Amino acid sequence: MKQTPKLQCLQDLRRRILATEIAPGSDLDETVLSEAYGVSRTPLREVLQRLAGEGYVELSENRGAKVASMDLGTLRTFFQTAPLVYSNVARLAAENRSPEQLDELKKVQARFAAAVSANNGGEMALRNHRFHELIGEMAGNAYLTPSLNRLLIDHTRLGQVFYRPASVAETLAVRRASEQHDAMIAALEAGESGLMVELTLDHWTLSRDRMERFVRPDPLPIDVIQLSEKRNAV
Amino acid sequence: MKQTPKLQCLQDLRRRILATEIAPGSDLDETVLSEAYGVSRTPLREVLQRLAGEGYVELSENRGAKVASMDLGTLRTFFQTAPLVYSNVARLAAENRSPEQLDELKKVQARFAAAVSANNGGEMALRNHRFHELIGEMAGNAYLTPSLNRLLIDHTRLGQVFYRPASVAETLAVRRASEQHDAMIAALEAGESGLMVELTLDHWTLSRDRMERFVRPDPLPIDVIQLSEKRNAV
DNA sequence: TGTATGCATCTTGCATACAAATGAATTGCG
DNA sequence: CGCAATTCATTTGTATGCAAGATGCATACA
Repeated sequence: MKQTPKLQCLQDLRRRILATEIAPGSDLDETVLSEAYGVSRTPLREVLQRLAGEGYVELSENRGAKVASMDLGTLRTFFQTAPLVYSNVARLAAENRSPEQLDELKKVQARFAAAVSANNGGEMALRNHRFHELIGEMAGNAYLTPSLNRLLIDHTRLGQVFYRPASVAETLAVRRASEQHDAMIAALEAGESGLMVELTLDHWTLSRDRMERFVRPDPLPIDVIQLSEKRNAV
Repeated sequence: MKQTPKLQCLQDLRRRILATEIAPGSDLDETVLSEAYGVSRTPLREVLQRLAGEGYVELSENRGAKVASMDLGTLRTFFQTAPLVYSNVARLAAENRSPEQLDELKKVQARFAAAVSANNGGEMALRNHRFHELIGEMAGNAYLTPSLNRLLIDHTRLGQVFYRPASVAETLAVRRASEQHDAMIAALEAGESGLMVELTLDHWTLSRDRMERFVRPDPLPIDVIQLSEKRNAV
């Protein structure tokens, strides 16, 4: 596998978009990027076209590329669609996975677990992304895969916000997610599609609840003085 | 809407692939195509990249583009996935369609009906394609749309085989399909998502049965002499 | 006769130069 | 002073020429 600068550019842009290192909605300047990656504008444009096809960026005529945005409509659609696609892909993956794919999945999960131990948020998000991308590959369904991958892009980008475990509860949730990954590997290996679907929905619920709690946290105390008096009154 | 040669090239290639005018698996020569459409190779390559993103063609490194193939695995996956995506898109379309979209859908259906009357198979297939593509747009789900459109590409290409009503039964089936379109428009207009899903599944069943009957026709008579004797024995 | 290797040809990939389009600032006019 | 039109700078789109890789054939050898 030779590392042509074009391929590196493609992969690096994907990574940076997933990591929200480049923010959703940002404009991408062809000249700047082509100089940064040491390729001419022609291959760079091809990279952008490809990223557009994968759902990472959006192109508009005569106005260049920008990173796919995540507005409210997108979010609503995301929460509406994810369980449907995830669960169906899960079932197919359990039915069609190859031993080689399972091996790779285990490797990725090991790296994910390592990132969890190291408490490295960005790394966790990217390994998790690859984990679920691989399950998509296992499903071997050329029609569902593009949907899944688009969902995963936004899922990972959303995750960048909360895959930075500040509180103890968050840390526990991440560990739980990692355990679910292990269980999913076992289900895939055994070809138990029903169990795999169940685990996948649990996994989704965990992730969704964390997002929800991030978006809608416990409200701040309304009357600070009263609270402070209460404390002093002990 | 200006008709730049590049856009025309894109649309014409889409049409020709859907019409199986260019067969699945065919190699596409950049030089030949660029000369044919009067554009240089650079924009032509961008067109191919885009078509690859949409699922019309497949690109491979240093070996150019070829029309997306339709092997047995693809077909199996197609029949497995279509009802899931179609029905879910149908539900969303009934919930989200705009009046403008409904107007356009009616126009397309009028043209489809006209093609049915004229017994113009190719035209029927393309109008039908656009009809269902529009329902996808109505759904307004950026995650499911790519799946739907990929399914539709293969559905239309499969249809090219049997959208040429040879027998009376086929002609009736096409009329029936057209009536179902009308019913779907009514359901969409009324926002009756449940009904829309039902109609969509009926529509799918009709189409699937026709494909099945084409692939697995009544077997030829095994013993011709015996049959002929039977007939004479009357 | 079957297989391997080197060469010729053709196709794809990339870079650069140029053309067209967009957006912003400036200038002219009401 | 405000609005509008025009010009200029920046950015995107296209063409062409050249380089690199792949395919097929011919020739030589086992």
